[in-house]
Amino acid sequence: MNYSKEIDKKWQTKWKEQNLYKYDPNAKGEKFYTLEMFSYPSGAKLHLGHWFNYGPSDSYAKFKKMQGYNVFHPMGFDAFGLPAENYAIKTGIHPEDSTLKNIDTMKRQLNEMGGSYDWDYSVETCMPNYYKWTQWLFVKLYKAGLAYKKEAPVNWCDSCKTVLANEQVINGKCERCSSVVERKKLSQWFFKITDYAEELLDGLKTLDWPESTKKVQINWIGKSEGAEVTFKGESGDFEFNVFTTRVDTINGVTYIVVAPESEIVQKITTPEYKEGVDNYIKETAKLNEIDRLSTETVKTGVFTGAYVINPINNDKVPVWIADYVLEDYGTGAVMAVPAHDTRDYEFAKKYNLPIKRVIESKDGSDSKLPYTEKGILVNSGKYNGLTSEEAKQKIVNDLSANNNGKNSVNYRLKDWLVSRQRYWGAPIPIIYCDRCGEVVVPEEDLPVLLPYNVEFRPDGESPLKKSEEFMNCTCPKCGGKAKREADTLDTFVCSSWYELRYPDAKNDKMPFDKEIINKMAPVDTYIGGKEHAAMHLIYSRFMTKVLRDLGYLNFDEPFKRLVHQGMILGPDGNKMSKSKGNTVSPEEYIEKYGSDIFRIYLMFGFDYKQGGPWDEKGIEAMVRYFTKIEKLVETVSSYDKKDIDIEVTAKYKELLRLKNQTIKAMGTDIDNFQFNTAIARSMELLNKINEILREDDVNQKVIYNTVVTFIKLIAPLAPHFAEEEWERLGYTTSVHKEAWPDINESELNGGTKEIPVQVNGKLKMRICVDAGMSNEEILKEIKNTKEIIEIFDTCNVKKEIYVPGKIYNLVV
RNA sequence: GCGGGUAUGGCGGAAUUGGCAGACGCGCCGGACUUAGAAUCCGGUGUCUCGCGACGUGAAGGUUCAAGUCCUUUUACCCGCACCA
Repeated sequence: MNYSKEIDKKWQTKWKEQNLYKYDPNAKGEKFYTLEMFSYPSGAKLHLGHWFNYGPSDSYAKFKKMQGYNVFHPMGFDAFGLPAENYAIKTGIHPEDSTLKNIDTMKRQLNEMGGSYDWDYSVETCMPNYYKWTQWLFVKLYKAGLAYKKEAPVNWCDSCKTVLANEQVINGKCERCSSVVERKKLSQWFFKITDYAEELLDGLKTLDWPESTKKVQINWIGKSEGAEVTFKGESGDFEFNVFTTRVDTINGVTYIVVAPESEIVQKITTPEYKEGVDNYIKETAKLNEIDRLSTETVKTGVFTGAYVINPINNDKVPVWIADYVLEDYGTGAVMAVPAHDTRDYEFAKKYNLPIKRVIESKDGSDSKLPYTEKGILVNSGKYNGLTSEEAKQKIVNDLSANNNGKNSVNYRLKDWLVSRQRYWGAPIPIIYCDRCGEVVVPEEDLPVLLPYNVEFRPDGESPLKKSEEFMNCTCPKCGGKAKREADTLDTFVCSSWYELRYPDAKNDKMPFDKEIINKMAPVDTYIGGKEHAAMHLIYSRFMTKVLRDLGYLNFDEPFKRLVHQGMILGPDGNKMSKSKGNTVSPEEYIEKYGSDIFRIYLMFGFDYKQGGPWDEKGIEAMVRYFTKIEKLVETVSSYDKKDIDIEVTAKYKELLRLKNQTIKAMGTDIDNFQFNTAIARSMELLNKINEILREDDVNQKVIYNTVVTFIKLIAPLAPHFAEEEWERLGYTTSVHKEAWPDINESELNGGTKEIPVQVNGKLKMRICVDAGMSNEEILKEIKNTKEIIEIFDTCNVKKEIYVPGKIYNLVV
């Protein structure tokens, strides 16, 4: 193999000189915005995961360009965040210094990969020219009433000294350091994503996304339709609502449960039960997430002393508090129907509360309690005999007639907590003035700069609080002394709009020009890991919808099509990690083989959407593949291309047919991110060419042209290598400016094809027919075959099946 | 518990709407070249069988002329959510 990393360098230099990857918004061709999730510049170098994400995606972008699109394929860095800060705490190196250095290295390596990025359209979220607009976004949300502050129990990681989003808590533990997460009350900023719950759910229908990812989002949003029912205190001195999806079971309510944290509790608890209730509240507050999990099956609770009246049957039922009811879902209170709910059943058994059956199965069989299916109502007065569905409707009607209830929808989705008690993030643009209170920073004063010299070692306080220079400011309203908000924004805020910044990345007057973004967006193909299914991908959708409603965008969804790449595991089949010692570094391979060998092996050796354990054995196969191509180019470069009118024999018709099939199939394969099969097909074509070359009557013109096409086909997959071979074929312009080869229909239909013939569903023979023949002609040809006539003569043919152009089957 | 995914040779993996199972590659076996090896090239390679042929896509059943693909039941592993009323 001649190809090596030196060839990579040669072309990288030339491409740079030629400005090959300069993006021109006015170039011809339909716009095509293809984007990979930008990366976090944590380590100093690109790891295998980066390569697997970005290499094939870049090939895809190059392919789309060959197809004639004006491809926009930017790259940037999600540069704020915990790891840089943790690294700084450990080493003393300032996050800004390490991050900027990492970005430089990664940019260089992405260029060395042969990536088609125009760095003039790039974002680095930690730079003031970017986070100014992240803050602007906050201001806009604030003014629209979509950002608010609230005291809330949050997930606190005592090791990282920070609040975690629900999504960052894995099984009650911190996603980064795995220490146990505690509950703590802090005043926090929230974005009102719940306002968009219904639209976020609805919009999924329009998206070309993997179904599994849509399901994750549907689950995350967690829409649940039911009813709200009002229960009044027995003496009418208080009332509260419960949410239920099974209002048909309301006659089976034997008690009510309220979340311990709920405000209602204080109002309703009777003096004699106060002590027990207070103790219980204190106990549960102490429980952290882990304890709550471990007590999963053991439910606890106490009686409040209060009774309420069931609005449907006037039963008097006790009110309990128990920690299996969550404060922040529904109304924080539930009607307990132990006969028809597993949790209520367990609880009732434990505390000897009555169990009243009100639903029977439809087939009347003697079903066991708790019976959680729908069925026929019993013990329910006038509702007896109705089905669950009928009863639901009737009961809600009756309730609402008396103002005691109504249909209601609940979502599991919670508002997005965006405050972080951390240094390395965008400061929240809020000022607290003694006189004016909470004041949002005026847009013209943005950005609120993140100071460089700050003590960011964690002690439970926000690091910015310790910077006088940062904290002290004047109130924009009254000019008096004021303090800044010391918290920074969740980095998911930074990444919730970056795709909108790329097309107009240098605009210093606004986050993006409306006209430019509306032309360029949405992203046509978005590529990234499925670990972002719930967070990033929901936040971005939310932000797009908010900006649309504020009049900045005229589209509803940021990412039209979504593709998830798989993950390359360590050779042992486990996730790569330094602690397991199973990491694989791309560098040694690139050093040894060159970047195209590595890139194409990643594409050929793994299913892009699936990934798999790393195995380097196949890499040598790629060397063989390249060597064969080099030899072939060597052979044909001496050919007489002017050699015009040679008869194209059957063998060559076959070759031309295969060539066109390959063009077609590789196109659809690359479009579907099936690089492995695309490359396999190119190998088939290569093998066919070589097979013909072994014989002696070479049609130089046909072979030469086929090789030219072949190099074009592999150009997006092996950019440096193809460029080199293209030059060796005598071309002086870049192969990356070539168009994807057209399909020649007559060549595609030339040559012959085989029709399988089955008897009783078993393959018996294949009949060779002219590929250009009509389906009827083929059938005629088949029936004229000696063997088929023989079968008809000797056997009793019961049935004859002919799938036009595909298969012929006889049942005898 | 709920939701989703995966299962095909010794291995990685292919198989439009049901239509030739195992493409392509690795590995292995044989041959050529070589003093020898490496490299390269050629041929073979699902299982059983000398062969004819039979069997074969996690397991069991079903639909069909025809099933890796559709239906029912089931097993193993992986991922997401998880007291959501």
